[in-house]
Amino acid sequence: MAKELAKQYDPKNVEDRIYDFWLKGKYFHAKLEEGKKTYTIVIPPPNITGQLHMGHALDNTLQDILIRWKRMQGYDTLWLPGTDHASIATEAKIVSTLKSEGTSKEELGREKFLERAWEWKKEYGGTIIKQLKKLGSSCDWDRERFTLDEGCSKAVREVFVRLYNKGLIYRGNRMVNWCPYCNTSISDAEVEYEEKDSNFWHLLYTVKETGEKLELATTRPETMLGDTAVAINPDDPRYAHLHGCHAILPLLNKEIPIVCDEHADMTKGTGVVKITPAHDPNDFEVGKRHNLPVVRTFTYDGHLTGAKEKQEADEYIASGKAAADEPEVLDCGKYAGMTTLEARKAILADLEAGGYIKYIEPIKHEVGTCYRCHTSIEPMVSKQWFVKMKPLADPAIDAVERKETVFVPERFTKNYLNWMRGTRDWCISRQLWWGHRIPAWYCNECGETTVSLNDIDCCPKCAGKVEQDSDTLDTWFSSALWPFSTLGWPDKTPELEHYYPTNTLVTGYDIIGFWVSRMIFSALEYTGRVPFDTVLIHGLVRDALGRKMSKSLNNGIDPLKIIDEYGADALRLTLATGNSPGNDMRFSDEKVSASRNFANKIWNAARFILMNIGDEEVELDLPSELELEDKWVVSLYNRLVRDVTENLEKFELGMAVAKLYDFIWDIFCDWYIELAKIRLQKGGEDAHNAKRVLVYVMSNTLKLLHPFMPFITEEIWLTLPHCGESIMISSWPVYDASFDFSNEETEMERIMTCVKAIRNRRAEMNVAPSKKAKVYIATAYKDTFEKAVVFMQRLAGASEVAVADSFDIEGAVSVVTADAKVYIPMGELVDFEAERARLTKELEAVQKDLDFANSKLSNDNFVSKAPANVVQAQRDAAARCAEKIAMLKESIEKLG
RNA sequence: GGGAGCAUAGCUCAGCUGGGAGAGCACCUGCCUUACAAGCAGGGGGUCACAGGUUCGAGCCCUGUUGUUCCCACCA
Repeated sequence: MAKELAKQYDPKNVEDRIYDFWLKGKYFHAKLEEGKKTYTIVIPPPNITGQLHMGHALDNTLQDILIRWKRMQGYDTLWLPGTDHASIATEAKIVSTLKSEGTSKEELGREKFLERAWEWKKEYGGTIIKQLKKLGSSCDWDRERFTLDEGCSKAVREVFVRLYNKGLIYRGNRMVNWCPYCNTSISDAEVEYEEKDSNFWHLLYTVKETGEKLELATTRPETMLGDTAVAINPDDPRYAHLHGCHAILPLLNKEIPIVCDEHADMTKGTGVVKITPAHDPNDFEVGKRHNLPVVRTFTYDGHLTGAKEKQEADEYIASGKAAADEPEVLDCGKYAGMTTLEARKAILADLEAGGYIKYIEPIKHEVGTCYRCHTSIEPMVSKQWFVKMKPLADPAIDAVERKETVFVPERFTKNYLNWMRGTRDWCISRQLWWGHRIPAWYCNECGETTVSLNDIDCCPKCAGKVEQDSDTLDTWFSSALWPFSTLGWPDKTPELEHYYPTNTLVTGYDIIGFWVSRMIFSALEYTGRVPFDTVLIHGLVRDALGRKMSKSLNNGIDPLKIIDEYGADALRLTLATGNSPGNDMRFSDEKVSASRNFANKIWNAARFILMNIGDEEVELDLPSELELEDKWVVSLYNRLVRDVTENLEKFELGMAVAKLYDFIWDIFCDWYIELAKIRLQKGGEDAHNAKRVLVYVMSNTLKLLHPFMPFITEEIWLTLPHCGESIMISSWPVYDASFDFSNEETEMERIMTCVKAIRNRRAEMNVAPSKKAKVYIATAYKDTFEKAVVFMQRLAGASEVAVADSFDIEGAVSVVTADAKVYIPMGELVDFEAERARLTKELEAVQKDLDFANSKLSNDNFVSKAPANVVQAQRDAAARCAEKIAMLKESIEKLG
């Protein structure tokens, strides 16, 4: 801070410089200190494709607040940063780049493609890290990790092999969600449902044995070629005569069985359902129960299968290498090669022509879509790798029920438990190249599958040639290991020993299922412990109109732009303020501007103090002689220390910062600095003591504020008299019972009430602030108000002040508080009629208060049942009202 | 279909285990009182969604209703 301070705080002159200063000091670096309590946070790794958005800004602001606070409290803190390789998103980006270059990933080949991907990562993967630094994040950058780096990859392979050997990872033909656009399977968690307009097509299938027409409805007529049965409910009397009969599949003229299955719901539609085991999850289950053939009619990129696909499948099955449940493939003939949408049209046209459509019923339908590209997903039978969930989910449910990990706010526990209880086996293979390749090798000779920690060249069984599975793992498979893989697991590193389990995980409620739950069951399985004790959940940052920020709406607000315009501290304050855990918040420029104004307020308070200090040496502790106002402000500061600390402990960050805001602005600036000016102007010992209190309260309050607004607090703290290198490694203030001055607080409140009442009166009467007047204070608290004479002069426009038990003054304006009656003779300004009206109105108001208090006190139930302190408070209130009424009556009488 | 959140000043939101409602912004009035006009002083503005209930006492607890947002679910 230069000697001559600018009137306005300019973050641009401060933030980058301070951040470099912190980096040089290595203050972010976790030092593995023996015997110290640790506090650890692992960052939710942002995607390397990502740009910092408001969600990141909120998430990381909260983490930085916690980590800075704990660091100041003396914990050995580690905030471990890193990024996620984001398989689908990154691969999509590279693929589209290749496309614009006129080539494709297939043309390039796997190896070259991966080279490109790593190049891309090198060039752009660091962007978001730089942006996090702009925000002030105090991560231990020396320990930055990447989900695809050597250590994380080692952990991934270790886990895969362990689970496989335990029988918890298996490969099989199962119903998966296939995204035809991304060209890969995705997990259940990655499917989002969107309501779309659609139809029920009511079709007629003929029963072979009876010739009757069986009506059934479908939303996906294009799958009918793969029908291998029609189901009816075994208890449905309407169709009892059809048990054991067959239906003729239209267009193909194929005979398929009519099976009895509970899946057919008698209450829905006609109670008849077509069964397409290869392309519908329910039908797949029905098919298994009745041993129905599984006939695939779609290719994996969303077209109908033809002769080529059929031949490939037939050969594969004939080779003997295929599993017993390998699906058949149909040559769809004239429909082959069509997209599913084209096929729908063509098939419907043919059904129509053949008279197979009874009618069409328009409906709204929840359609599964890919969470990345929002293409409608195709349920499809496909050979994939799965994690068996039940054995992993059960301990993860127990641990949370035993509160080994708690969710803040608590209601998200339910969210988690529901997810965990309902989860089905996790499809972990992806038909992508960018990611952890599945460590499974298949023998070309004997068909043996080998899963291995180390790459292998030949089959351990027959020494034949092997080929590695070409698929990669779901991105979330590696992020599930993040809290321990980043600390060195499976090796027993000092970091793992020291910092694991971690403490707080900060994230949005939108990825509890994707990520939080998977970290919990993974950690329990591999480390035997929960990965963190607390999950702090925050909501979404929405735009000013309450809409989700999204690319399609183009309503995203760029945090970097906000930082550029208002400063990182202002952005952080905005995000921390009024943000109660788990609730969404709206973001608007007005809010940031209010935060910026607060930063400026602090800046100017510091400027004022520094201006007064000049070259004077000011001690860092409080003087032994404290004046009334000193004790008052110290007492309030001390309570602030306690409250803010308590709020932080309960993760009530918004409440903590609100209290700091109020104290700094309303108490310290608006009152204490104004009062201190009196002594500062006097000079000498008085002034010096005032400076000591100013410095003490200011620099300690800055410490409390530092986690929220790190840059400006550091800049000012270093400029004020201080001890130590940096505020961020200074010690967090501690509540001190000897700083409780409740008598002085009460005295100051009496004085402040009186000052406010006088100001109010003067404002109502339009008295110019420059016009001073003598003030007579009649009060039972003479000692208090005698101490306040100079305050009245400074703050209440008093020229002289007289204090006595009572005065006999006529023709004056009177101001009545519960503690004092003030006369201000302002002859020509007094309008007696208006004065009487005003006093009468006030009297009525106080009388109403008194009546209210009395009505409570006369209620026996209240007096006997309410707690004593509450009853006493009512008595006190009644007494105050009575005093005030007496004084008001006297004033009115005096007016004549 | 199941579950959850929200409903408080014109706007955005606080309000901890129940003791006569707060902030920021906006609005109105007066001030360049030399730390700050990104400021100071003062002011107006609320049937705490609705209806019941528990209680001496309800914004807060219980039940129901309405509106709204979100999550989960295979509704052919």
